[in-house]
Amino acid sequence: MSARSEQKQRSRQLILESASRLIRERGISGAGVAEAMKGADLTVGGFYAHFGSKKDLVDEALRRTSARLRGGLFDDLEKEPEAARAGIVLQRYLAADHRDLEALGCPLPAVVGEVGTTAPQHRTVVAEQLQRLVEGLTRCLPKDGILPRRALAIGLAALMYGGLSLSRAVKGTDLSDEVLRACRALGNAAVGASKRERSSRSNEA
Amino acid sequence: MSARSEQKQRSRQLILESASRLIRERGISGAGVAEAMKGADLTVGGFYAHFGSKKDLVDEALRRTSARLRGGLFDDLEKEPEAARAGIVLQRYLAADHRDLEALGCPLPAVVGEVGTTAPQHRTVVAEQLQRLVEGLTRCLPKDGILPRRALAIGLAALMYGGLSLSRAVKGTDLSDEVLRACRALGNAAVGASKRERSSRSNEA
DNA sequence: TGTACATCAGTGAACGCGCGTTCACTGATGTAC
DNA sequence: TGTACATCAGTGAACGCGCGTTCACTGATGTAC
Repeated sequence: MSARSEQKQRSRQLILESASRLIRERGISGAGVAEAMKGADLTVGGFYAHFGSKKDLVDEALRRTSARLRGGLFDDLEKEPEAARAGIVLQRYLAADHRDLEALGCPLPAVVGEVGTTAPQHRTVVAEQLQRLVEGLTRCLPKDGILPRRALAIGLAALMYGGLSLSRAVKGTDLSDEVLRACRALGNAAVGASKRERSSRSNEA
Repeated sequence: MSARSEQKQRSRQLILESASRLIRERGISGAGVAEAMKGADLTVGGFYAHFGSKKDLVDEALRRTSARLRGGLFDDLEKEPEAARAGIVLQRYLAADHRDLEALGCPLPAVVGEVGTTAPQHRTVVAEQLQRLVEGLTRCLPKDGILPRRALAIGLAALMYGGLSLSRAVKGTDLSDEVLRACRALGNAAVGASKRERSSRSNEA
């Protein structure tokens, strides 16, 4: 590969990283093409040599940030006892740090509302990435819950996304930390209570 | 009151209703002042005779739509057995109709993401209204859960908001209905399992 | 190795568009006598 | 009751601004001989 095209690839990566940060901090409509280029030390005009449209940039940034989120969320779980895994994931996602470091975390809080209202063109990517998150969660769950593992995984995904989003929306108020705590507790109760329920049933039998 | 000021009040209400629809359909930044006025059969220029700024309009619309949401959500619950109330609320909120009729439902899915990113000026109103929703939910819960009622109520609020938002974001895919079902199931399990848990504990004692 | 030409990543100004807000104006309603 | 004037809800054009996208251009890199 020529030095020129290597340089181009490097620029492309810088644009993607810059856009990934911006999108998570300001949402899709708040992430301007000019500013994304500036974050990569480039000027607006060159953008269309790298991406066909802003939509393409956003889709690719969402795939990338979602993959990295899953990487962090499900990292190092094999060495933990199966019963503790879901709790660790909840702890990692519904954390004050995750709430406060918007630019580094999950892209869902910044984009889901827009995708539901004014940005339906990103529906497919969001559905794909949500599906993958759910699959990852499913693998963290014990097999003996009251709810089927997939249903519980979907519910936990909604609880995690919803809790983090609400916590950010009311950031600075007492409610903000309270939301994180309550969602972790509800998540743990749902995962844990299922097992206890099963054992209490076998006690009854 | 003069006929003129009565007419002005009527216009104000029409603007608020139009804006309330628009905000829920397109979010804060998607709800333009000009279009909100058009929906009330008025023109842009007259707007500032009714509201000090777009912010004031949005805040008042959010208070109004949140109050109406609570009205519908908690209506007619007294005549239901206490143990069934939370389930009914979950059923009402996490419904396909609620997902599909954006203009009539909960304002949170359309605005929470923006408030967390580019519209922090609406944080106070959102915190207030979320607080009231949580209080309403708390009153629907039995007193004997594993989680304190308030924690469970907050978790359920996050689950409801999160589930509805995700369901809308992936609308049209199979996941969309699945999210609603799974979140209802998780909510019911959390409310119900708590009670069973308590009774299984007393069985053990 | 040196020269002439082609390529193309990136620049910077311009485009059309929609936004929130301002403002001079209109004309029906309200008030004073 | 009638007339003259004041008020003010609503109009419609204009403002400055930021957006995504386009385009003529530049100059360093790559290719052909």
